[in-house]
Amino acid sequence: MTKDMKDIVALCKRRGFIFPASDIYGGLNGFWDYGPLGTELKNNLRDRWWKDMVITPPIGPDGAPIEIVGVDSSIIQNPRCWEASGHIGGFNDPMVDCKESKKRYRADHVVVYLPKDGEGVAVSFDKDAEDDEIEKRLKKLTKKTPADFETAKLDQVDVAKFANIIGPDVKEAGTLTEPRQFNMMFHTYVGAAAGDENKAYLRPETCAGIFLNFKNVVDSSRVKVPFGIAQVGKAFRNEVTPRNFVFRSREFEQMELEWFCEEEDVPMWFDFWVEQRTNFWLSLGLPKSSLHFLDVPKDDLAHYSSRTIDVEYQFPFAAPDFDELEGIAHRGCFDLTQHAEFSGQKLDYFDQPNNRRFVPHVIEPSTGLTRGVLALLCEAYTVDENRPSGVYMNFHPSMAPKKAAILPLTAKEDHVPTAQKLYMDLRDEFVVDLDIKQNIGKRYARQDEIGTPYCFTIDNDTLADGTVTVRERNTMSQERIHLDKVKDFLREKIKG
RNA sequence: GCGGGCGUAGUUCAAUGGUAGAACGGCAGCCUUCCAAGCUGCAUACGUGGGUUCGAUUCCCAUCGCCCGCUCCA
Repeated sequence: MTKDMKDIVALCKRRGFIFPASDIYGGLNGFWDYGPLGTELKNNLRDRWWKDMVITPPIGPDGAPIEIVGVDSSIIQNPRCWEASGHIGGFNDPMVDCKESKKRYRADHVVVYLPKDGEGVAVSFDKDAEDDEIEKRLKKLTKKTPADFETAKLDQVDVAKFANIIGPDVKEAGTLTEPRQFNMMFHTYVGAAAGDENKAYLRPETCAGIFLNFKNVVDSSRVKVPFGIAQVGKAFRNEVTPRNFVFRSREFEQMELEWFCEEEDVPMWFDFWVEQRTNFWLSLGLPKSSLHFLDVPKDDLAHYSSRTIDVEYQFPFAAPDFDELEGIAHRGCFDLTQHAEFSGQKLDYFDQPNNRRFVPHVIEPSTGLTRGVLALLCEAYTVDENRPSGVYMNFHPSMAPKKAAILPLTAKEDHVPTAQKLYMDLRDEFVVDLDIKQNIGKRYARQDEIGTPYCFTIDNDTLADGTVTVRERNTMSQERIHLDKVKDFLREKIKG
């Protein structure tokens, strides 16, 4: 039985994991709200990441625990920051639409052949067009040869000439629209007066806030290279096409680590982090067979990166392909160098024992928290026609929004007070549900659908001998354990 | 942003130019000693705004949203 996104989205809404943002107003494209269970799930994933990074970071290759500290930086920073990072200069790609072919092109990806003598039409091509293909098409459309033309990228061509240009996929001139700017960054204005002088941006990624605080952290927290700075937070991108539920949304959450090390140690740490991050996802229940590692081809690398490995997950909407869950990028010393230049501040690191200064290189494991939540949801969704609910959420117990439900077998007699007592006892340590209403099968089914791994049922035997039934979600099997053992049982099962 | 499809209870669906039904779910109650049983009752929908019409959920337009393809994805 294949997993269908429609069913997963419906369950998420039905049970309170994820709702469309502004639902009562008809929603807003690219924005989602997390409901009671979705928030628990997201917090679980976030807390686990934070614990693994900052509280109990991994043991390094030399056998000693590595050092990572956390920050929580502002979403809005000085706009100069985005000039330094390349987001303002590099990501304002002008786009051109063709009214005839209905295609859209990046203006700098279209090459225009302009007649040298200024007579006749100009012809445009995709930048990857083959030479013989160009020659053939030029001959057909203009009866001239490539030598009769000079070339320019479309973004360099005066808009006034567009009427005379034949688009890459059509036969007549004048179908290209004027270039439109596509800025992926949301902007806003700081202060009461809205004007260009106080224009600011919502961060398109959280990592900049880490680099901006590099000096502050080094000066204030006694860290020594190699070390890491971690951050979890919201980021915003004005995606052209938000798609696939929360996979590509315009407001999302990232969990990013910037690992600062010496250049010569980069290969070692790169491998280290790929392994660490892989183990992270495996330990949360994503099977190896659903993960894929993509060594990003050089042409596709971001402007700052010399190597990136994407950890991809087989989301249902991508299957049989995979889509990016996490990127582990070698960012070199690009960011610190850029920010040092734009800010005029020294952002190098002084290695006191060796008496030398250098700009650390950076390995960045960067993952989407909200994408991680989606992966957990998709992985957990399990169709099972042999159970009343027809479906259950097979969350790893450590990720499950509710760790257990306490169910008095009947709403009468003495089952309820005993259940209430157990509930009060457990809720100090675990997120648990107490459900008294309706028959037991209905309640088991309800817990299955929200992925609660264990149900503790109180019956007459509980009153007699102090044991409860533990009902296990995946197998629906039951065993009896003593009330005194319930906490230890849960602790043991939930351990990550 | 373009092209195509779609929009009816929480979910999944049905019907209709004369203002809508079901199933499941939810809630309340009865019943129940372990998997949505049974019984009773209750609540909840034509995405939004215009237009045509005596009358629109139905036809038209716009808008918002969802799905597919293109484009984009730091």
